[in-house]
Amino acid sequence: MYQQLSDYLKILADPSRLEILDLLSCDELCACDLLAHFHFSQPTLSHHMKVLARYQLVQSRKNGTKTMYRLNKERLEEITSQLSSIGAATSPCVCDQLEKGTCET
Amino acid sequence: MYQQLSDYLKILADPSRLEILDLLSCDELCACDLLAHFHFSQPTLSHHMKVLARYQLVQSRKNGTKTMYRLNKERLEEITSQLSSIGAATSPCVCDQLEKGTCET
DNA sequence: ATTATATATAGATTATCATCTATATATATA
DNA sequence: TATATATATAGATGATAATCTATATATAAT
Repeated sequence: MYQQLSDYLKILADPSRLEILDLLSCDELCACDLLAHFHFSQPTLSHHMKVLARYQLVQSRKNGTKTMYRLNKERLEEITSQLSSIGAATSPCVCDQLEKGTCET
Repeated sequence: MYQQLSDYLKILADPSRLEILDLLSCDELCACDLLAHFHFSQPTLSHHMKVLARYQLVQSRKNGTKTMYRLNKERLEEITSQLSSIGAATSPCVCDQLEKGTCET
């Protein structure tokens, strides 16, 4: 569970990928439009999009030679919601399983 | 801006650190109580706590030989809030700066 | 059919980081 | 003061990942 959330956060923990998602928050865009916005190479963008798609943060469709990408807002919300719950004292807290004072309080 | 959020997410993108924060969401705990819950070494915990403290995700105070840690919920909420805004079509979206159709639509 | 455009894949490189062992420091107790 | 407990630091190592160049693939247009 922590592993899974951590995996998602790893995907998001890259400034370029965050910016890609932000760009897609307005509109569906093709890879070439995204590429024009950045300074890295085309294979690098392709790699980022593959990673984002594998974790379903974006969805893609083919349109001629172009690949159109759109943000999967639900998935992003899912992640932020899980992250919020980490800080909440309720539910997924494992404090009860924790034996406090083992090192003497 | 994306760089800064990405830095925070990098800190959170570790299952052990997520679990540490979750443990601290209930209560203030000392390092030794936390350590008892994990399988990694004491220096590894010390390293994690240092990282979390550097980014102000936890706050620490000395109590005798012990170091007590507590979760900084405000900081965590700040991060989740920033992450949410990535998916929002409004405000910090850079779509306007993006010249669409440079690769011909 | 050939050429141009858009994207994907392969393989290499460099940097970062989670973890370890060994050791140091600091406090409390006997 | 000597010893035990709690934590921190130093340095090394192995794994992961962001990026690159070179190349392949697939579609559109001439």
